[in-house]
Amino acid sequence: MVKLAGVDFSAPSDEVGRQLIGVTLLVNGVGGRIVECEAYDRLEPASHCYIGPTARNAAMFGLPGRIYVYRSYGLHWCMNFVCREDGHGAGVLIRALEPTVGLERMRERRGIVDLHRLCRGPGCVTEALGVDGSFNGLRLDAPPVRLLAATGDAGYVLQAGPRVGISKAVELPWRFGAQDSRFLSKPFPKLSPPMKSAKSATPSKASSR
DNA sequence: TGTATGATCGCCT
DNA sequence: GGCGATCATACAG
Repeated sequence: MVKLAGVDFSAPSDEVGRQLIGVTLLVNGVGGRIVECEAYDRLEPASHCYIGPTARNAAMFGLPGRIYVYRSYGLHWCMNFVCREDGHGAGVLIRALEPTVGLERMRERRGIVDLHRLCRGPGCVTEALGVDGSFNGLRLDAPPVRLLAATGDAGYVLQAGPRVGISKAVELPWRFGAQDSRFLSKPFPKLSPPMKSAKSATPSKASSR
């Protein structure tokens, strides 16, 4: 059992994802509250782990409570927290923070002043916190990284929905967030309508990309 | 050695 | 809502 800041990182990633909302992440004393994240697991095809261990995803098959960082679209860094025991291959992608500490430092790094856009999106989070490939494999409970437990009266409602930007396993509601937070990378879909698929009604071209 | 493909972002219309 | 930037990774040849 690997428990940090009240989160059990040896649990399955979707469970860890729920627990992470409200937790504060700091890197070199700069960061904020996690308001959005996504779970990934070796057993579902949207995960980097689905293909098995490789040089890139090795950290995800390593110890829980560590960081897995990868380059996305050749441009951005994305940060995951590794979950599960026994090198199962699972993690939680950090998608958005509510900035609380080191605002000016983050504004410098991002080159913008708008608080709501500082850490909105996985690539923005890493840029604002100064996280890059050298953070791959680092512990979450040792400098320069710090995790602070969520406070009891956080005042948010946990919400789940489909993950963003993936083409496989889209049915899994493994995106988690603080409902109606103004710091989300995008709003969660409305619940009630059974998500009509206006696009797929026209099977003209099955796969364009 | 060559090629297809993104767990994205920000600017464009 | 569309699209280009830009490159590590994986895999086929």
